[in-house]
Amino acid sequence: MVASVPKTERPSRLSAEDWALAALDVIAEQGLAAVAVEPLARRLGVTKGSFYWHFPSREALLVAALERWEVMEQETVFGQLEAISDPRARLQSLFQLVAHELKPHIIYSELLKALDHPVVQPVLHRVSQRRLDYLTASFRQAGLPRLDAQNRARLTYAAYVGFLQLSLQLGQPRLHHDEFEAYVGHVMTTLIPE
Amino acid sequence: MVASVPKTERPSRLSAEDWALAALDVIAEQGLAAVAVEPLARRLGVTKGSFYWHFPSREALLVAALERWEVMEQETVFGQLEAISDPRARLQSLFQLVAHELKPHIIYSELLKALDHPVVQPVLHRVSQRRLDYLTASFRQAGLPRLDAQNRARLTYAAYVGFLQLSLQLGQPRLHHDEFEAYVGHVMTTLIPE
DNA sequence: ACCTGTCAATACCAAAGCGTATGGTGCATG
DNA sequence: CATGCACCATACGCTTTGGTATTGACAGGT
Repeated sequence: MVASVPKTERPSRLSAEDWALAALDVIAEQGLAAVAVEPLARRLGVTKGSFYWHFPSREALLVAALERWEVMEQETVFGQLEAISDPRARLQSLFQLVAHELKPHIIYSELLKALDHPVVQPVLHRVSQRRLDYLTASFRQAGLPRLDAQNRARLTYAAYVGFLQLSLQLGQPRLHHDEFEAYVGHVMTTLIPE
Repeated sequence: MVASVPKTERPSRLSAEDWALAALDVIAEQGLAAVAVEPLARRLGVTKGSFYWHFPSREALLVAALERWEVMEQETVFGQLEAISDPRARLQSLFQLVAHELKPHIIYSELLKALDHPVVQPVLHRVSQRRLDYLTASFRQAGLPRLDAQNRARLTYAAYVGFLQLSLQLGQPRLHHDEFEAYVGHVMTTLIPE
């Protein structure tokens, strides 16, 4: 009789990547502060004796997890927009993309809440800066002069971050489908030039 | 030889309000998670024997502190705007107000990061809803139709929240004085109608 | 069959945090 | 001056968490 674990019949051996992915799951579900070694081990059906073979410390796990997330996020968000050449159409697609795929942004929202942590800060700084630069370039291509493009990008990205926090964390807007579509439309006509 | 405490020569006796105010200071400096009983006691030059006389639990302290903050914030933000009757001028004053007095908003920003906590959630829900309603009414008075006013208020408040997180937590814009003024101007001309 | 490297279980320690119990101060009031 | 209350110190128990050390299971190659 094989002793099978209750949950997802683990592959009986774990790798460092399994731990990193599980950490990202926990971050998305309960935030970065909930990434603790022993609860993670229980979640994976092992004990922390396994963890400290793969990682020297909890910090190292966080670094590995955030590293993975950073490359995944870059592919997800930016990969689908290179095909569109018209800047205004690309901005509209970007808005629609982030509006209708909130799930990949949950981790970003959770990491925003954990910016105290020294490991999180540089990662989010890089990611946010890249996105801001992308927005600035797009607004510039859409016809705005340099300073206006910079400020419009700041405003747009702040609106994105704020909407994430308000909707994901606070559950504040709590909009229905039609209301949400109307909001997205309002945002686009207000922020996309011309 | 009198044994004087190192810090601010405490009044030798504390009240519950002293603890609540100290808790708010810690929230502003290090976040809500840093509000722990023993560190707070050390900060005030006493031990936790004092704390558990004034409060039955840490939760009760958080409730009291947030209660105090909620009334203080209401006076600070809304009190100075009742005099202005013209809605567009009032919106401009509101933008200038929150732009140049970031300090009262630090706690709001920190509480946004602690929305997991059940005590924080209802407080921030009330505060955010009040502000959103205020913005909606102002935009409506400024001439926008109802749905546009709602969406514009959502957009404006999301931009406020996002800018708070980006600048206070991430230090991302890191704008100098002139740049910042230009940004505020851009935001006002973009979001205030007409 | 045996050995070695890989992964995991167990036991253990130290620190931090919440909460309790109890005893001890100072200060006003009678 | 004594009494009592408001406030605080001390000591303790409990739990959670990070981290170490030691041992055990199990595979693949020799």
